Amino acid sequence: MPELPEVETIARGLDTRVAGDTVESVWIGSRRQPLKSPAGVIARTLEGKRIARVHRAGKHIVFDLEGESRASRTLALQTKKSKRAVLGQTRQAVFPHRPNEAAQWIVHLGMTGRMVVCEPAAEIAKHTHLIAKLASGRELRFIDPRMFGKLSVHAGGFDPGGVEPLEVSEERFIALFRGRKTPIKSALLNQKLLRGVGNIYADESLFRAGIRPRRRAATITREQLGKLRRAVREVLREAIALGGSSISDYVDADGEEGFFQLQHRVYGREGEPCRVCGTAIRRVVLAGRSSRYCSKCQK
DNA sequence: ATACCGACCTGTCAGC
DNA sequence: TGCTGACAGGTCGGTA
Repeated sequence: MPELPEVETIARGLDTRVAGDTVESVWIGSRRQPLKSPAGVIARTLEGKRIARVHRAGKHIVFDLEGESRASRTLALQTKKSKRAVLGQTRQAVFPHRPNEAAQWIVHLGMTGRMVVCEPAAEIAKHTHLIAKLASGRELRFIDPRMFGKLSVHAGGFDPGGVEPLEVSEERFIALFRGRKTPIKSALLNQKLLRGVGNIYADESLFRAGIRPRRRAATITREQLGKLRRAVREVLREAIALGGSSISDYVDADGEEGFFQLQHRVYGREGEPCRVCGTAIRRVVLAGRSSRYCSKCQK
């Protein structure tokens, strides 16, 4: 479901609604998949923590947490009790992971993940995998039918790799792609290079830059790469302004749909006429993903 | 290094 | 009405 503009929209909505709130308790379902950190570690890390801020890194939602988690408080109590036994040693030396150290909760929505803030009385949707009860009385819920989403917690700074497409300089952008033999579409989807661009926005950016998805990155001139960078930024900015693209069931944290799908020029339009030249939009499969393009406007 | 492919899952929709 | 297959916003690991 979510690429950079959708995740940005969701993260902003969550920041507005839950920043400053505190996680009181966490329920995690017993289904197998969508965890990268063990369930107990996630629950213990979240419980008792204050959500300082919610933001986005690539396609990840990042919850900045602060304060002592329940697990840390337990450790602190044990520390006091055992102080006499470890005379002369500091608490930090005994427990090197300092209880007050900031933590981050990372949510990747995969294809179908959703994060909703609701009242406890709200019906629990099918495929709800996590419920966090907040001090304000509301609940933060993670729902994901296909279970491609991932939840994890990190003690230090989370680094998803890659560079942010809305921040990358022209020189850096060109350097990322110059000389690669891979098709430019595959390179755009590679999160280790640019982070946040997915299938929709890769196709839309390539259309605006006039480049076919199969073009080898190495055959693209510096000038064309500059144009591609501007196209990527333009597409992402416009999509964020419209709240992302709602294809089937995407909604943001407030349950609102996005409207960028109305601006799509190639994605989901195979067989329909190009909005610029009228040629039928083609569909090819590249690296297992559908790619749409106009054979006249894109070379 | 780089490419393609299937796997991971459930849901929906078109076609028969 | 119900079955089957294709397809879906994403990533990962194996293999040539």
